Amino acid sequence: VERDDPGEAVPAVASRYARDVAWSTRQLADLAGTTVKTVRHYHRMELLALPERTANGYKQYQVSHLVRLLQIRRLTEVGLSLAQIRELSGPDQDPDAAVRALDAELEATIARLQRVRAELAVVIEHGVPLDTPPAFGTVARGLSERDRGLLAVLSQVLDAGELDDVRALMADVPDDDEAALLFAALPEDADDAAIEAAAVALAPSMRSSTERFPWMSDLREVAPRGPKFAQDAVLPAVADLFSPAQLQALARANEIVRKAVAEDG
Amino acid sequence: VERDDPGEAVPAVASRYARDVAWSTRQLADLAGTTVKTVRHYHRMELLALPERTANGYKQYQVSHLVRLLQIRRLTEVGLSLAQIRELSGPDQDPDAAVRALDAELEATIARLQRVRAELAVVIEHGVPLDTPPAFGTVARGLSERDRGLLAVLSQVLDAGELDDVRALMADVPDDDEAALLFAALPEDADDAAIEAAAVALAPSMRSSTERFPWMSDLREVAPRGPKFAQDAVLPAVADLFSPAQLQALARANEIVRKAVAEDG
DNA sequence: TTGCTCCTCACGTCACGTGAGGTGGC
DNA sequence: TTGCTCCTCACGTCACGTGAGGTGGC
Repeated sequence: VERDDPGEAVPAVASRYARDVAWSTRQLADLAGTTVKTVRHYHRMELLALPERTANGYKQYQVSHLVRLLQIRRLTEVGLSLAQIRELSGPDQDPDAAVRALDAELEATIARLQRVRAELAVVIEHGVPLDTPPAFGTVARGLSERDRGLLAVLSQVLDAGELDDVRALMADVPDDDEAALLFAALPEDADDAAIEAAAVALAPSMRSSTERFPWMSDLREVAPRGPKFAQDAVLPAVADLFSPAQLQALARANEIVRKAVAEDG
Repeated sequence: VERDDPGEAVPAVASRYARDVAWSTRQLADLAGTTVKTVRHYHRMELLALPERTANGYKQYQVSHLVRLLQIRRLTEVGLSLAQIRELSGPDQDPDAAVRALDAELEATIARLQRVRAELAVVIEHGVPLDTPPAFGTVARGLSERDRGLLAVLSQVLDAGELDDVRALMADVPDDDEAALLFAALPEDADDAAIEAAAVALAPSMRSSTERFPWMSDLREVAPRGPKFAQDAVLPAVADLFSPAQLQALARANEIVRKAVAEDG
């Protein structure tokens, strides 16, 4: 196509323009802002009619193909699948309902992505690992992989409200909490005296915790997916993530608390 | 696993709990809130280590598998691909940079989806077809498929600013505009007199349009993808979407406008 | 002749899902 | 015995992309 007299407006030129343009696949793809692979894909999917061919087999696209291709591109951009686009040409369903369904889908997707972004912001702000369970993003700094593993399991078992109680407790424990340090440092082969010392140290905060959040005395009762599910998940996780000495210390501290509560009550 | 004394807290139970639980694939999947197919997929992708087996070949998962599975799930939920998750275990790159890249991606995706939602809102409000080019959603009501095809091609060729000029012109044309109706009704075999009549009727608004938006006298000059691209796309589209009689009327109206402008100037 | 374009066909990608065909446990 | 679960393997899905292998046009 030669450039015409620049003083001449488009309609004047168009009236003399060859009616049957013949675009190649590449030209068609360029005009529509897409790729030749995409054009061929739409042929295979029978979304786009095959054009005439030249003697050597080259495809010759017309304006109708460009318009259809642009239509398909537009519909995929708003979120329709190719199958849905094919159906649109068929028995005409309520187009308004289709649009509303699309919109609702987009709304849900956006909400989900925004939640993820909020979680990423917490991850950045508090410098915690990316795989930190979202409920503990603000308090997980400095936790070991094992601790985070336990929190991940807990996150599967408890509701948001209970998870927030756990988070609140964790936020109240200072980094240099003596009982926590003693517990964490308990060696695998700790003797009974060491275990007892850790338990005694742990007991007071354990007592105040269960007084503040009574559900913590048996989390099976508040597990939304059922007590069996909670027990099957949390017991092994706790048993696996703490050493036997630590588990003994926990059990012993628990005993101390129960005795103390019974005496005070 | 039997339900233990309900008065006993979790740590106490855990200390007596068998250290090596053995979950089946289904149990593991349930605990992680996913499917057995997903678990097996992660094995094939070598993201999740294969557990021990029983004599009959059944897999026996441990807590470590659950924790790893939860980690993978968490990372896919924030948008990492499985390949990226595998890389995370490898040479540790800057994790903060990875998070920021993820966040930027999410931000762009959300922005795109919100643009689409805004376009859908226009589609619903103005009752136009879903494939209407977004720039013309507010004025495309009642347009023929051919007209919308032309607008789709134009949308590929012009910038947002020029498209908005076109939209503004269309908004100003009342539904019962005489010249427009005359032009639209021009029969295929219209005689010269009918064509001339349509041209004369069109001329005034055509003149005021080019005076208001001078670029319209030759849109090749403002086409962001170049004059050749604009001409190759728009000329055939115009030539194809209007009848020869209509094209003649457009060309003639253009001539009238040019003559009038020359006389007045 | 050279480089560029066009064509078809088969297979790859991504994160799984589906289904076949067979075995083990209660 | 019946129904339920487990296993592997191969192929399907979605919207294309990649690459091979070959031909045509300037």
